[in-house]
Amino acid sequence: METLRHVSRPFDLTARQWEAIDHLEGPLLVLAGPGSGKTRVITRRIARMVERGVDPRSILAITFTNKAAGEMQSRVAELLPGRRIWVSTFHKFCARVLRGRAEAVGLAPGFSIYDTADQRGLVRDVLAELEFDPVHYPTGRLLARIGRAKNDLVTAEAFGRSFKERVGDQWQAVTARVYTRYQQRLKQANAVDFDDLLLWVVELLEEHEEIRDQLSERYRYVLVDEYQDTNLAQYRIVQALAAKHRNLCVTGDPDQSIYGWRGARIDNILRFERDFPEATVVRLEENFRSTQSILEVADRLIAHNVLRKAKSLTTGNAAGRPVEVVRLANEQHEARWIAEQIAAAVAANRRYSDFAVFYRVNALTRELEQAFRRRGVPYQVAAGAAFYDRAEIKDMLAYLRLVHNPGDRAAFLRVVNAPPRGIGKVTQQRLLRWADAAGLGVLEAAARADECPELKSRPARLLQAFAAMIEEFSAAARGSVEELLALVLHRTAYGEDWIDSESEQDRQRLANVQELLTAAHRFDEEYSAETAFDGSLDDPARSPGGPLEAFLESVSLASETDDIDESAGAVTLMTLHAAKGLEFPVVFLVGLEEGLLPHERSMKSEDQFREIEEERRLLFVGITRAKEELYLTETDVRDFRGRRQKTIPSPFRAELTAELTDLAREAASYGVSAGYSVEDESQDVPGDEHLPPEESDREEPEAATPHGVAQGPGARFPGLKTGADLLAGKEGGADVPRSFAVGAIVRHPRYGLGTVISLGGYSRNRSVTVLFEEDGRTQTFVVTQCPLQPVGML
DNA sequence: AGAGTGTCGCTTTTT
DNA sequence: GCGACACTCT
Repeated sequence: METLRHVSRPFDLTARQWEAIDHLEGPLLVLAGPGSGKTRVITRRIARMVERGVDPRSILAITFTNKAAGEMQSRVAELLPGRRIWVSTFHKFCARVLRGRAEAVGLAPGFSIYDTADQRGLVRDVLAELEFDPVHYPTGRLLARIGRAKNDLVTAEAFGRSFKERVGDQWQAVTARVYTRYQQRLKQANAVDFDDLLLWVVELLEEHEEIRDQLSERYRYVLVDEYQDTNLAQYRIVQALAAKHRNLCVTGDPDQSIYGWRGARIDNILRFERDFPEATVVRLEENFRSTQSILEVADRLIAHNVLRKAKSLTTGNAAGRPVEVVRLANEQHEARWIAEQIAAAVAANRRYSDFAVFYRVNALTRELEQAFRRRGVPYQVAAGAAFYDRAEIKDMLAYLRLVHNPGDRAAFLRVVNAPPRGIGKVTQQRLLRWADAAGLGVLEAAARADECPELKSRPARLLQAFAAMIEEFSAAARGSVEELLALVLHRTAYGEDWIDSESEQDRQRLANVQELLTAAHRFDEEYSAETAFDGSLDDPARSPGGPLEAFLESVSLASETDDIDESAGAVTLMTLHAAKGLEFPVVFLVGLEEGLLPHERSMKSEDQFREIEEERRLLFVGITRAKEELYLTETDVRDFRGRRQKTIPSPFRAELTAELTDLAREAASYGVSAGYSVEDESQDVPGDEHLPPEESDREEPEAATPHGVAQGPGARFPGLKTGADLLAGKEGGADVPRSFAVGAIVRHPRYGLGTVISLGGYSRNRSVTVLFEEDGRTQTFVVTQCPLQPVGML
């Protein structure tokens, strides 16, 4: 096996890096500080393993995101031309493993992977079935609880049991019942959600010895990146795979664990040496990214965390410019100051793409974007309006899903009447009820709709026609995905109405569908180019289910977040979470304030100690993204959720040992006179005058609240009530208040001022038709149900 | 069948 | 103060 006997350390690697790279057998923990060349170490190590005779097919490298997987794959490919390593995400790996053995857990191989929208729809159905009020028990909340349980490997049965054992609250009781039914429905539809992919594989590995042996034999070398982000299910999968051969290499940095809230267990990496007492531990503490100043700030900050493996960061880089904490009057000034710094630096020597602005919550982008637009600073916001989330794309994919998995209820409901073909809600419900009673899959039920006693002949015929059409698609399902899609588009006449449409939205939709066809085309080409099929069940290159299954899997497990373009020539705006793994020459970190960073939720939490440590790590991640310059900002006052509040400095600020530059009271070009007051706010700042009026945020009089005191909605116009308020005060609702006579001036919170031009109905059903000043539009409201406020008479 | 409205609640996000 | 989501009327 040892083909290259004694290889001395290449000049471009440190001794520590080489130690990790040259390690072959047995458990290895690589604690990699920020900027320590971790990816490089992993890829070089894989290459080195292959050089030393390890069969590439026995190596399994797992990451969290597709982006990371792709990056790693291509970097290994550079080092090993012509060889192929399977780098996969946890979910993709699990999907592949589960495909071949679905029966073992009671699924069929063609199972669908439900996305968030499908999950929501399913929970909504379950709530209706169990007769729980969806307003009281919002789908999102329930799914969050179910998801949390799944992350902790708590099955529906276990959830119900633990609830009975303790004294549970109503919420838990409801969750237990919804969870149980939800799982039954998934199975019935031959579907899994994202979490199930992991859960089922845990079950496969832990309950089926032969499967565990087979897989751990196949994957003799397992590598897991970002190990600090693994949740319990992922941990158990890794343990099971590596239990026998113990060739497990995990890399990560506990100080960059920022996903505790979605089930990640920092403990997994902290206890690695207990799980594998014979482990080799390599600490990569030398940083090649940041200046000394930046690194020192990061190091001091993170030293305040208690639940931590001690690690000290060093760098041979220059000291660089000192890190600054800059205090501004408010968020407008903050944004403007940043925009100006960037504009000035670009005028001198920087490029826009050298800059990034990080924030804790997405809501903080607004002011930044506005300031950048005003200054003419190009920017991109890293937040994906995902391609695959678009309705027309989901519809198309739902057709494909239904073709592949005739039991896929979510897909069926999505497309059975899209485009409209006269199969309404009632028909759908009757069919589903009958299908459930008869134990039929959705599509089969549709095909036999004539047997359903509740359905009249026309709806039954329509359903059968639909089923026949899907059947026809199935015949084309083993070939090219693009052709199948084209057939679906043609036969369903989907999107035909958009072709001659004037509306921009329709054009966009059409373009999206076109884009999907292109994506399918690309996929077909790649799929047929794959030749390395080794015939085994888990061959990463080939899905046993053919091209359609592979295509569906790749789109279900892909998200279009990979759209941060480094070469875009623009400043990048993103959350601190999104910043992990990236680096920029100059970083601005906005809103270093209590409530924002640490976020108020973390301080209010039961587990606040742990959560505040995670917030500190989040700040640590942000700081260590900066290569040359770092500025953190805080403000005197900040508007948030409509409230204007004096801020409290972040407790982290004192831990930073950075210079404080107070610009809050300075009358600089972005600033106004000292001391805060609303009047100052409304004063125009140079550069604002030329702006169109809509750029000014203050079109509504009530938006400018005197003295910054937040007021409740009722107090906005003292003495004024809405029509609904007025009627609510009177038993039985007497008659319409006189203020709603024809000619009355009324205000609507959305449409502004208007005049009542006619009245209709009586008492509770009284309606008014209002002509609005702004756009001249007419609108009819039921007085008792609208927020119209009488303002006066004509 | 689709739009419009009222209600709620409000980190972070991948798969 | 705004947006998402669920219900209800046109």
